[in-house]
Amino acid sequence: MRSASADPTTRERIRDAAVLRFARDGFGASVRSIATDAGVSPALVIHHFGSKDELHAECDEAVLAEIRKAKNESIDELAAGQSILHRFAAADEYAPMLGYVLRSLQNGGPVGQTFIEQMIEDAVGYTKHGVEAGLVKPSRDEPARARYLVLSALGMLMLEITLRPPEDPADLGAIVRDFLTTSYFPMIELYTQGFFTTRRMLDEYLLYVPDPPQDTATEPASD
Amino acid sequence: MRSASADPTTRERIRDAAVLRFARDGFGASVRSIATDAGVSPALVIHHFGSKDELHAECDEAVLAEIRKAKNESIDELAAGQSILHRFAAADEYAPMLGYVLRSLQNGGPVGQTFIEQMIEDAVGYTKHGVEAGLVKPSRDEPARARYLVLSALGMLMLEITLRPPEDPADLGAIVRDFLTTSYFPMIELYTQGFFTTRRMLDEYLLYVPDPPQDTATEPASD
DNA sequence: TTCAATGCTAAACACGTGTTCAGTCGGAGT
DNA sequence: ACTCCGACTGAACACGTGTTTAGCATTGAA
Repeated sequence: MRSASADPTTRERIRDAAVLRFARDGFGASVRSIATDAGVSPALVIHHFGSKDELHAECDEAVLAEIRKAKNESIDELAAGQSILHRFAAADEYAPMLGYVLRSLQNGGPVGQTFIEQMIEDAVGYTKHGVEAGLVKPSRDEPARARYLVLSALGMLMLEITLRPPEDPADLGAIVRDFLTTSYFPMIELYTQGFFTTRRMLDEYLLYVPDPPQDTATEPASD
Repeated sequence: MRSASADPTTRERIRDAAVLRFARDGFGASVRSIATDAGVSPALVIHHFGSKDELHAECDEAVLAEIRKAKNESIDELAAGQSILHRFAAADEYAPMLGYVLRSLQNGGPVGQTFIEQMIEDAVGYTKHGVEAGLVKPSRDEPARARYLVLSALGMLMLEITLRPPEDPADLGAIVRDFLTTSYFPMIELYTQGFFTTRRMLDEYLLYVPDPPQDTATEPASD
């Protein structure tokens, strides 16, 4: 996306315009609208990228590269347990990328896939740290828990944005920040005190299904 | 949808075909494909419904009506704390409806909206019962919790299905059942034992934000 | 029998889409 | 000066879309 140089290639300008339009309008956005945004003829878009699908693919790559870069640039914060989502929501410059990722999540595209996989991977690391530091309770199935936490958070965000889409997509950062703050309390409460008063449900499940997949199932003492 | 009579009107046949196609292919499904499914000419679809948008609207109504019916028919089970989701996943006959709802969730349509609102409303009732029965811990903000639980569960399901769409949409029931069972363990574990070992995060939040919106904030004794 | 209405269709229309084609412009290389 | 080549465009093409139109049957009423 926005390349470092102040005078980007026409090709880059087209790609950036495409990322933005895809983020705003979804991947159904027309080549013509992208061309107009880039101040260029539709034919030139095809001339440079061959087809709309290839343009889409290059946008995917560009966004993934940008994500990698953003993660590397903020390793410190991320190590502190903040998810990449907070990082993206923090600065409005990430709004297009964030929108693009959410669209890709919504359409089952590869960007969404790998984004989720990465977040799950990260979450496994965070919880591991948390457990070792004694801040987080161990789980009988850490990967399953990490997956559950990521999918529920991301899915919830997606739902929220789909149901109440931002009028101006530039506000996406603000909306995500809003989401993070309003969902923060019920989440923290649930994470802290749980939901049930009894262990009945869990015990019944453990009785019924002897043990979840033996991944990291080191059978931790039940607190 | 599948009307009670064994010999449905052509109009109903078209509507049912539309619900199915919309569920399978999303609301971008062409009038022609729907017409073919119903064994009818595209012109007849317009003749009966006026336009594709009106057809869409009538499908929405039909699905919402079906949902209401299904809920009324299974009040007993629902009172037991099972969500409507379990009910729909239980019988494959609900697969089209389920698919339609998920599509509507994905596209921010009115069906998705009201479906979610209803589920939240129900969840408030369930948790209230649970709290009174001593099975569920009270929350400082019950509506926020109910909303959180519903949105996270539904969003997660949506993500899952979007990322790994069923080959044969008729299997949707099976897939949802699968989802419910695999996500059951981490959910129950989280709900039972929580996530954090300390109350620090929650206490810090409560210190920072004196009190969440005074809805049902009856300031329950912190267990 | 005649008339009107209804269910229905084949064909076309208007439009938006991705893409192609022929050709113009401008600058670098020889 | 000449050529070549890439960036770039306007116009068109092929196609898929929702919708319209004209007309065909069939049915029930007058």
